[in-house]
Amino acid sequence: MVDVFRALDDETRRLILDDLSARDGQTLFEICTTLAMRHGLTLTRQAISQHLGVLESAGLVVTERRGRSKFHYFNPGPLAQITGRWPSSKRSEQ
Amino acid sequence: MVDVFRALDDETRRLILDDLSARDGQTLFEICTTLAMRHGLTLTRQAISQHLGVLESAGLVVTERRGRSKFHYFNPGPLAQITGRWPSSKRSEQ
DNA sequence: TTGATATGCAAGCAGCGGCTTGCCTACCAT
DNA sequence: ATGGTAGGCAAGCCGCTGCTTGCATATCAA
Repeated sequence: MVDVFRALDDETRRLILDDLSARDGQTLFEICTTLAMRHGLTLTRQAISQHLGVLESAGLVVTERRGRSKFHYFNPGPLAQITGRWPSSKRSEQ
Repeated sequence: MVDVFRALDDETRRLILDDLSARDGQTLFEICTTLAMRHGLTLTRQAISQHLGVLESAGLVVTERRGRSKFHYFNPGPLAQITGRWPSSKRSEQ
């Protein structure tokens, strides 16, 4: 079980959430190519896979397996742990 | 300059923000004793000082020096970088 | 079945981060 | 000036983390 705060403490993982937020339900290879295209990321497939594992363990990404493909969906729910911890931050947003 | 996400990726630093959120304008020694009392933290003064340095570098803590004392104030402003990055999280909060 | 596609597991390495230790500077009271 | 208080600087250690590499598993097409 990974902390939401730790999961977000990595620019690559945040970029993955960006990409999933823009186009949900991508597969691992799709995410790899998207990251390479849009941000010049030159990471291995395994690196991205491990990042996705962290995000999934933190509940920020939910997966669905069909055949030999695994689709990843962005789940913003756990982000409430951040905004809910320091109520004054909510005030400053509204 | 430290990232907001990295600054939050540490339970001690989050506890410091909790304490400052509860009672603002504390000094380093006050924060040390508060953490020790309320959470059983047995960290050195330097450790807390370094944590405060990270929080200040991330803009989450603002300081004011008077005499030989330095007062720390919680600034929730940078938290908007988190809630503002993935708009769907805002929706799920309201 | 054979080959190609899509993903998973595990070991190993390098770098960073948190913590301690030791010493130093600045301010205040007596 | 002296002693005590509040904080800062820097080096060093250790554990964790991100990344690679190599191999293995599972699914689909021909």
